[in-house]
Amino acid sequence: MNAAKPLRADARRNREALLAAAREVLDAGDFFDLRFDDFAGLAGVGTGTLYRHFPTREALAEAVYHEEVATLSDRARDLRATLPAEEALAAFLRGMVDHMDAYQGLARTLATLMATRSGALADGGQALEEAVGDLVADAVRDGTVRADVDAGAVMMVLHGIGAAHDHRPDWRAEADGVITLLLDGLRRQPSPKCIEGTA
Amino acid sequence: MNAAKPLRADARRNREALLAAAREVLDAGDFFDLRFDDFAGLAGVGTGTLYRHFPTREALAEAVYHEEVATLSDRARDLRATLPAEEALAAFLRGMVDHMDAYQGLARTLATLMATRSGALADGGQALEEAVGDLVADAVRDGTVRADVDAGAVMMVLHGIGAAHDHRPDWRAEADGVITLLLDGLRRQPSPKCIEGTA
DNA sequence: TAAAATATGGAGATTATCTCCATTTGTCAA
DNA sequence: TTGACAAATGGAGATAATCTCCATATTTTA
Repeated sequence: MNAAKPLRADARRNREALLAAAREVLDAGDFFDLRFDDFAGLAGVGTGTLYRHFPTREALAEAVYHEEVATLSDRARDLRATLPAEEALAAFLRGMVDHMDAYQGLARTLATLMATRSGALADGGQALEEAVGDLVADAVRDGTVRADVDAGAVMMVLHGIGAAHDHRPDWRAEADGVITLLLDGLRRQPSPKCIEGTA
Repeated sequence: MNAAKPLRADARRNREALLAAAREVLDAGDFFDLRFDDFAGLAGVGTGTLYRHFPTREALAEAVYHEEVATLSDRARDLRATLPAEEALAAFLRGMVDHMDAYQGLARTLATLMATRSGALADGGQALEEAVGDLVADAVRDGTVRADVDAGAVMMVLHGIGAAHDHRPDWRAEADGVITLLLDGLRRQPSPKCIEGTA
């Protein structure tokens, strides 16, 4: 991914410091209350260094988000390996909501990245989307989930949940409701009628 | 709603000019490429006037969005009056996607307002939510839609679709997919089993 | 260990946002 | 009408955020 240039020792150190500071601020929910330059001070580096490593606020958020997404992608892989496809998908989606609820950082970041024009969500978003795509594909393959809807739709819903985080007082309940709707909507074929309920 | 003070003639004129300019820019998709002060120039008023009428960029977007939402709410009312509840809901949601596709202004604005922290979506959002709430309530009442999921969930999904507008190359197809999923998820009761399908 | 390559900090340039008030415009009562 | 009062205006400049630049410092390499 970033094997371009090996990055000098002090550079890596500073980058880490910046990321650590940003993560803290992000978790505290103050990400937008700070001047961008302040992240430099917080990390004990100069503003030049800040800008060299992360040209924009969004880039910084993206970088923090990256690790978080890696964790979630791993989780998706685990679930895929240990549960029936449909349950894995359900568990993953519910887990996303839990995660956003617990550390609002991710939710907020999703919102930020989405709000930013520019094709953000670059890396992290793609990794997440891939993970979701795999989960859905599994479930389609074993016939528990309809085949006529793209995983992209699921991503869009996830984005919506994240973006709404700070704006809806009853977020948690609504988010759970959305996942329920989504899972029920995904189940079985698009055709109406009725087949013996499996569960 | 805003019967507080009658607003002087020139004030109303300037406000309209500002709104007109903003609408144009919004429709062209340049809303974020402009300095906020530039809206004043575009409307032929001073910056002071701009700030007096719309203290922030978001307030301006909200005001433009307001009329658009009024139109949509009217549409919801019409549909409610002329179609069976479930069809009305479906038609409305599909119509929202059409609308966002045709004039990206609404989609973009939804995204903006959502991105803004502060309890934005103040008026317009509430009106829209009410319209959706009524549509859902009707459908619940006549038994075609499950009763265990709040209309807020539908709003969240709508927000997600709007927010994703600029970020997903295949937006239209995914948005349609989301609506399909949503409608199927909403149909009938949460409990499994099976009741004679009405349609 | 010295030269080359890389990275640093932070002072200021640049750009965007917002405030203030002397002046203009509109309203209303007489 | 008109005069007096209130409401609104515009835009110069204060304030604040973002970003650039480069003389200096650190790391790597040979």
